[in-house]
Amino acid sequence: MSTEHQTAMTSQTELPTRGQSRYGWLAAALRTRILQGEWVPGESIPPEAVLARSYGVALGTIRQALSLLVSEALLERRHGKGTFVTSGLGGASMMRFFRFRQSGELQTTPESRILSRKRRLADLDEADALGLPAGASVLAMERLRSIDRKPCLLEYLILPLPMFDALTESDTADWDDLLYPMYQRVCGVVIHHAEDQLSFGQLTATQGRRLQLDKGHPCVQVQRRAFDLAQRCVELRTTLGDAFSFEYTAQVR
Amino acid sequence: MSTEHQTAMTSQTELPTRGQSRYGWLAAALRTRILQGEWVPGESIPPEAVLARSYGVALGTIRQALSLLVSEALLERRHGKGTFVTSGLGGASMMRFFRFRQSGELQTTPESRILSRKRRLADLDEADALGLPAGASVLAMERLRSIDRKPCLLEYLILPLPMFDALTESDTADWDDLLYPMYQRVCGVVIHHAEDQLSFGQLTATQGRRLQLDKGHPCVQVQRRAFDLAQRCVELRTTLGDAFSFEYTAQVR
DNA sequence: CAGTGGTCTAGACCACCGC
DNA sequence: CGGTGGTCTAGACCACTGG
Repeated sequence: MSTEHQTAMTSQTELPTRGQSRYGWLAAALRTRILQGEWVPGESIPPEAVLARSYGVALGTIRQALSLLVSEALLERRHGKGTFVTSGLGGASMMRFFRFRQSGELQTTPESRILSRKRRLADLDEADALGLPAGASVLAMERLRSIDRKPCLLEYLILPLPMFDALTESDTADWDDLLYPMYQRVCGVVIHHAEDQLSFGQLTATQGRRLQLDKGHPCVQVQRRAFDLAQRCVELRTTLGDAFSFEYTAQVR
Repeated sequence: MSTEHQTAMTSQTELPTRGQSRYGWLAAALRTRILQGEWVPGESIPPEAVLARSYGVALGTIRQALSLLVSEALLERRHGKGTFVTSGLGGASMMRFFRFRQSGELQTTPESRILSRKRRLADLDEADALGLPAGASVLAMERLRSIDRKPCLLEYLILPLPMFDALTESDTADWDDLLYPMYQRVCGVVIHHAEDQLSFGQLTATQGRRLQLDKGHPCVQVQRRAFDLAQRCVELRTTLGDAFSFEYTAQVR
């Protein structure tokens, strides 16, 4: 850990006199330090005044750099407390796409059960999406999510190995209902953002059985690619749910 | 502090010494002037230096106020040219929700045809959504959108009167394929943003006929509420399209 | 070229937080 | 209380746009 007061810029690549703005350069420098793990997710980075002094720039300039990283969701500011490295997505719940009626009132996290888990070779699409070499191994899982004991979502997950090795052996009955916080705790992987692609389809007989619906029942399919802080895709997920429970709101700006 | 010689030249309401920040107050003042039409959408407001002098604040402060309005999409900055009042949404195309195969390659704007148009009283939901008094009049229309002569989207539109009076008489065959720019040109209404609510359903016999699909065919329904610069809801729209053509990408941050 | 927004500085003071 | 980020100032100079 170290608060070595090296005169920061010395070993650095030089401040930019051309091309990029100074705060852009500073943002890049800080981004690198964050991705290299110099500061742990959830912890604070040095105060603005310290950074400004160590880089030899004015306060306003370092603040502009930090603002960039905040808008990238790499940092969060807390007035009076400090500037913190993001701890990533919490639930990123699929529930935002569906409205399942519950006995209770408000949205709760569905219970989660792993139906199957096996190690296998990635197919071409998976390897491509995950940026893996041909013939790489992945962990493939099937997961059922339920509310009040009633199945509502069926998921297929693909995780790259060895990054998620820690999940290949542990008892799935002990797993959390939310995966992303568990990824971080168990594997040190922070999910920073994700991209969901929605489409419409119909359940196969097997899928119908899992969800207690008929074969051919209309369903909404959500194909998610989730990324870590370094923008690497580290999870593929396909989620199926009853189309008649689908309800999603999008803003147009 | 504030040995400051405040006093913005005009009859403004006093600079805030309480509660709000200076730039927040300035943003509100400018927002009001924009909504009152002091500057026309698409035109530029006075330069930052002029605004700063006229309000008796530093450049950085006025810039912070302008940044707020930019983030609200009320203003757009253009380096070297000026700061402009937004001209609102252009297409806001429903095509972002659907993938219809076309003879050509790229996304073009579908041709548009008005199937019916009539003036009637708003029902309770409509009046509520549009902020109209009970018994107010609206313009109700049915609209079919096609690509390469093939119907793909069926829309039901509700517009408040007398705001859209200018659309009650003109020949619908002369209308543009994009409504929002026409709203602005013909009625002076700028569409600033919208909220789309997606759900799943099945076509009625009549809807199926319009879209050349079977009764009961799966469809995606988009219910849109569109707002003007003053955040008033000024259009209700329900769009139906083939569920098998549905494809939408959402970002999770 | 003159006029615009964009970057940067070196300060000052304010508002919030936790001890 | 000391330490943090947030606001604000009054300048200087840079970079882009258009005539």
